[in-house]
Amino acid sequence: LFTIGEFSMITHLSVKTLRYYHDEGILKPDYVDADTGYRYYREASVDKAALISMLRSIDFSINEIKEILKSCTDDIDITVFFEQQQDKIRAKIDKYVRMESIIKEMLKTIRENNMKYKDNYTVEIKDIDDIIFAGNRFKGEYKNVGNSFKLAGRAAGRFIAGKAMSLYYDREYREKDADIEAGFPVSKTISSENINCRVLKGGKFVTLIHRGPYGNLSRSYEKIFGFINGNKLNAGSPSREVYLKGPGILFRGNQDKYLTEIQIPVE
Amino acid sequence: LFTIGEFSMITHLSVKTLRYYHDEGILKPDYVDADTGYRYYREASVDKAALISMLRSIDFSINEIKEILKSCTDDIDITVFFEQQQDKIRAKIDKYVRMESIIKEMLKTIRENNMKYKDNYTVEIKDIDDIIFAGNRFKGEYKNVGNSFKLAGRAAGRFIAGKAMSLYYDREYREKDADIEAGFPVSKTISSENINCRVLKGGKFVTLIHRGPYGNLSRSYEKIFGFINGNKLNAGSPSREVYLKGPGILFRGNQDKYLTEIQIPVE
DNA sequence: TTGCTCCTCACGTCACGTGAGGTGGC
DNA sequence: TTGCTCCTCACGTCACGTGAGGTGGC
Repeated sequence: LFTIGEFSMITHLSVKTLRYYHDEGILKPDYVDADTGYRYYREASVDKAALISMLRSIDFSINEIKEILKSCTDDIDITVFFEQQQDKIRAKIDKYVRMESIIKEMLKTIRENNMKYKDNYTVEIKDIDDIIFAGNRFKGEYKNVGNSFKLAGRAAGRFIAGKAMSLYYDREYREKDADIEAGFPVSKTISSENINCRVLKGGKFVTLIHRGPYGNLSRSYEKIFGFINGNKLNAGSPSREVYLKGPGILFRGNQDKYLTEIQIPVE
Repeated sequence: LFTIGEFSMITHLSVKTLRYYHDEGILKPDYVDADTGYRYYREASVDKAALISMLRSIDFSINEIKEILKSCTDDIDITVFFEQQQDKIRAKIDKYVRMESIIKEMLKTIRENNMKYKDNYTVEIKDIDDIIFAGNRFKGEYKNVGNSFKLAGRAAGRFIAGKAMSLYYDREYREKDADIEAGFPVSKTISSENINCRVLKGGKFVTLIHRGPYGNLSRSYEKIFGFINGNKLNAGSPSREVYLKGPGILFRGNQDKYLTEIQIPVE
């Protein structure tokens, strides 16, 4: 006969676990001293302990093990339990595989949205290519731009091929009744109600990356128009704002880190 | 403002869950009526609820979510948490994949060990092929055969290519000092201490499948020797017992279902 | 006598679900 | 008045692990 400590060493089951299995009735000691309450186990019980360990290792619950011990006398009896368990485990694998791919996708989009712009944020003259653009145009206050992005985003869906941007058709700043179009570059022409999708002509633009909250954009506009006037260029229309980095998909983020590229067409 | 019931509908989180998230401090209502204790939520909280749901769906604990909400302000901040979570989830996938293959292996061996013998268990004359056999030979009582099987099994390992069997070199039944060899057919010749591995010649055998406990084998021996004598055949040596189905790898099984094939060589 | 092993409670875990018992507004 | 929603406890879950406090044999 082995004491519980010895039996624990042999079976690699903790003493606590053995006592628990006793309470649950799935692995009773072969003898219990009436005076001291000490538990003693026979060598023959090692096999049963190994069986229980094995069943636990393939995720059977204690109650399931009770059932198995009650209803199985022959190896072949357990196959039906094994098959059910196999289904459960496959379901878990599927579940975790799906989680993994969700995380992977999220990491990918977050990283794509956070490509670093290490420039020094100075005024530049750039040649910008033609792009296909799907936008929703409205007249109103700038703060209502959110709805237009929502409409355009829903229409463009998986064809979105670049950062959100908006076009400003007014040549001057307007608090109300501003003429704004908000949308996304897309990989192919789409057609949808309220959405105007067409090629936006590229060409020569004066650009500046603005860092910080949108409320401070006017300072960057001052700077860029100062450059245009200083260099005797003619500003065209519409001007663009490309939201290189704004609020994230999970967190609003720090507004001081927002990056917005202002693009003003010139001849 | 939404009541908890309305907010529950919108967010697909149960009322109980919302109360729990309030207790845990990860999603506080935007207003709590001091008199009634009623919770009210603003629409802006829907996003936060969605974020929490998403994090729960990829198996973050409430405490981890607390940490994330505390330390993340920008999407990029969460990537380190996601990477850690990815590792954990991959570990779980590995774990369950391993479980699945254990179950699969067990099912396979159990099924192989339980191939049905639907014969009527009558005496037959068979031609048996040559096999490679690895056995441990000893003199003693039959009940000590277990140790020989253990030695042979350990030596043969993954080369075991058939059911356990034993050879009886005595031409008569002996209680003590019986000359027995116990072992396994193997797929290639192996060499190991105490193990004799060689080709066992096949040929013509009189066979009978015995059903039931080993203690009743003598009845089947009577029957098979009756046949041999009745047909004026000459019994050779050694005779064989093939343990088609004995105790299982998990359960001892019902002895009444044990199947043992007796094979006696004849000219 | 000191350690070691053994014993029996009792409590904690994790993210809620399930009642029980009660209240206030429509 | 009746339903419905809302509230706050309190308890259960699952397989043990972690003490606390105590005993008997070497």
